[in-house]
Amino acid sequence: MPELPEVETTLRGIEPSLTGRRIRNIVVRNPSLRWPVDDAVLRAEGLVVTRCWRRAKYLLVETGSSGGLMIHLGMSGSLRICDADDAPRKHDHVDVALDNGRCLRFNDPRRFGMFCWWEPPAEDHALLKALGPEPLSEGFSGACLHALSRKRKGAVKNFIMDGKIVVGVGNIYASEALFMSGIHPARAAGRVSLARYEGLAAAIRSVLDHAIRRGGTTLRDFLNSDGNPGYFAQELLVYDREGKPCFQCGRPIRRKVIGQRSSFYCPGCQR
DNA sequence: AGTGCGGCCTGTCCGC
DNA sequence: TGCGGACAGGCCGCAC
Repeated sequence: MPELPEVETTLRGIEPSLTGRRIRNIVVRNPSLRWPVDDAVLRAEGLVVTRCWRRAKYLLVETGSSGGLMIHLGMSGSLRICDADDAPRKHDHVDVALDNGRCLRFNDPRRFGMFCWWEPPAEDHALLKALGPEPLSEGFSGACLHALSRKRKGAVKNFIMDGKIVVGVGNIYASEALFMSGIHPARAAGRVSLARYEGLAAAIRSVLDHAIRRGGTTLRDFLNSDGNPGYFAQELLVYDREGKPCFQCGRPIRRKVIGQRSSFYCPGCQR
């Protein structure tokens, strides 16, 4: 379940191996991802990678002015750099073989991920067009959360997980940021004050930034690009801690399904 | 327009 | 010990 920090960590891990290299060929072993991997990805063959970047949880491998490859890790996807002739492991669905014998390999047991070709400008791509601001950018603030939430009756947790509002806040960090800012996850988004949204925005930035510095949080499936699990679940304050004492007040952490997803909160500290 | 939910998947874990 | 079923979760796309 890569969250934004895992995607950012993956980006930083693979970027040095890709930029400047020519793509020799693409091998699709299993095209059955969230959307079928189609032949358009073969357009990358023979092109030089000029830049690797990220928008929300989408990784973009850019090949000059022609466009590039777009990869989403979904729930269980991971990328690693290996030798192109290394024997593929289970669930290694796509290879991007490079001109130096190395290879970017996409693995995804649950196949919720995505691998496609994009045409410039990337920001006009259907999947990127409607996205809200990056949480670590200037364009994100408590004021914008407050402004966008007026009259919204849905739970604030669903609101901050909506990619049209702000990208990259997944289920784990949504619970964490709401705990850090003392807001009950089920509270109506429109009934959170500006001051509390300022606190929430700061908490979102803080929790994501911290996780990126730590190299990404993960629970089960994430492997960083070196193939090593990064496992920092012990640092989580509320997520997956049902029944355990709140670090702040000692009351048991509760679990509640909100928007079909498990949410964890402290009934004493969050209102 | 905002909101809720189905569906896509497999590995893991739990209870019998 | 083996087996089946529930569960996990990102996010699109549809229905209301």
